[in-house]
Amino acid sequence: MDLERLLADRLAPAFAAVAGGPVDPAVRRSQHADFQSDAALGLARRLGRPPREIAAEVRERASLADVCAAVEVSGPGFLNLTVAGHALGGLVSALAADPRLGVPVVAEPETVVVDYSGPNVAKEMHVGHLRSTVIGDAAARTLEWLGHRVLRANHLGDWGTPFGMLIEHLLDLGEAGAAQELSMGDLDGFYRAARAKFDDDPAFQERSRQRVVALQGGDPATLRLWRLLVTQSESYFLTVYDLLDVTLTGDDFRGESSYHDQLAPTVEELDRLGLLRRSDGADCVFPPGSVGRDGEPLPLIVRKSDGGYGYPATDLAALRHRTGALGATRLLYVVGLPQRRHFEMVFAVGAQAGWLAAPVRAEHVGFGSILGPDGRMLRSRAGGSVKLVGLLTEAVQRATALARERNPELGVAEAAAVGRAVGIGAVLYADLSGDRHKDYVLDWERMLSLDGNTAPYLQYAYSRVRSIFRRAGAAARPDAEVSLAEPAERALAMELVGFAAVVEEVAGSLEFHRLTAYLHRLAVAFSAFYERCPVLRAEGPVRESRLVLCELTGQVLRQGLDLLGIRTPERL
RNA sequence: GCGCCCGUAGCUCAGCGGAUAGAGCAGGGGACUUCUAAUCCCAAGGCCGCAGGUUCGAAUCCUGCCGGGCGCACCA
Repeated sequence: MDLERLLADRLAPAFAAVAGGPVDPAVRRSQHADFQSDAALGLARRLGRPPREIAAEVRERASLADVCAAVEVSGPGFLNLTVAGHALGGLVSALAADPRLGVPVVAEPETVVVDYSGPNVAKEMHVGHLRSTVIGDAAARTLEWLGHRVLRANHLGDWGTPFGMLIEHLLDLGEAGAAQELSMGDLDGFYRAARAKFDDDPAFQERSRQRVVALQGGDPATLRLWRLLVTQSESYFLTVYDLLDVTLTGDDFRGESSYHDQLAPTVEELDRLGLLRRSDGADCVFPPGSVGRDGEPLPLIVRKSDGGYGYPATDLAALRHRTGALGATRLLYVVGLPQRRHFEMVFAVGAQAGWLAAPVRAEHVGFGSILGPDGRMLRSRAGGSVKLVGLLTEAVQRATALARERNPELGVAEAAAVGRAVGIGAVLYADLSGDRHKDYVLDWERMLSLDGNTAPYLQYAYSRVRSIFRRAGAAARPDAEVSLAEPAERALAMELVGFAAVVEEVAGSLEFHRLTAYLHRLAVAFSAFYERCPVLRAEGPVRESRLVLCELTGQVLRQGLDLLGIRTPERL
């Protein structure tokens, strides 16, 4: 049971009695006590009574004796609540006995499609892909742990006009040579070379155009070459996902091409519903609420004037498929904020068409752009893009060197494993620990930093927990009574019981920086506890109690970091 | 022109209507015969972009400015 809710439940009847109607007790954490209730302040005017008097009466009426050690009226009319040590200890004991650490499986599981990562075939993954991949994976992991049915959708850019030139370039290189280049992960080189030829050589340009026609016409030979490109890229992406500890697998590739045969039926249905309008030769839907530069309604172009389908059609077909055939009730699109308007329009059209009707909802889980040092968007054309594997490799190297330096006892293999967990963790954490809506300037040092509010700090706290148990030679006794005499023990316990509320909040908002902030607070509380409260040198019930606190801290850190896709080595 | 996102310590960022605005980094001062010092403790650091408004109370909600970024019909 969440402490905040427990206190609110106890205060609510007292407030209701005093106010003569239901009142939200407005309980929250406090600097002046464990919790405070602010509701008396707001009631003062309505009741025509001084807020302190209201607070005092609520204090008299509320049954808090078994939960609170002190309830005081403070300041202009706050009710300061100090939780009783035994009550807090009891809650900690209950958590220790719960494999889910107080976080229940949802009563009504949903089918959730998480659309994320979505790199482009035959193009290198750069730091810009990091955000979608990392945030999306955290969302998938978190919702899955809560008991939802999560369908990961890797919406690969595997279709469209660029494939004409890519296939022609592949033919120029020869299949064997091209395959080798692609399998080595030099996708940028491949793409740039094709692009350069396309820009400079009119003959190549013409071949490419014809190749696109052949591809879209389903020419078997062309399709075979196209598939070669796709599978080579896919296997490369999987190596990056593996390095990142991302849970996407080969089964999750749902490229744009996979909706190819649903495009025409989707557009036909829009037509049947009377939503289609011809404009400048293109078939469009004009969803309400979107206006363009000229103040005129903005169309979502579902079929271009040349008869081809663009990505709006693909997104609509995917949406229709996901809510229809897949039966999803929640759709997440983990895509950069610049595409916000596009998704607004797609969702609006989906609603008009009836594919998106309550309780089914779609959310654009947008995130800020990564900017260059000049404060402008990092663009691959400008040569400013940073290859993702380069960043990851650097992170692992740095962390491995640090692991060797800090802990010479580690063998070569373990140092490598630690370096990987710490280095990758640092990169993931750097991306997840800030408000995802904000742009940020690509800061190599920041992403690779192993100091401060970073994953390594949390991993270190975890490794300290494990170290205690290695030396203790025994696990914590789950039935041991938890006593909280020391302030540091109390502070730690207070954080531990807050895990469930944070996870539930994050499952809704998908603001993972709230989870990282929580885990950091927990690790700080544990570090202070570790400094001041000896565990192994304590005896009897104190030792038993502290072992429970350690065990629970370790479990929450591990589970919390796991939801973010970050590893927790046994020792650093 | 319209729309969206963002302006908080020197730097990177928390703070989703409440008391004296909090962390980390950098810089200053302390703590290793100790369960790993990848740690801890102390001090210092602020016209919360600006101006109005709502409210008993605003960094937080509303409006208008200023500054930065992004987007606004057949590329994805």
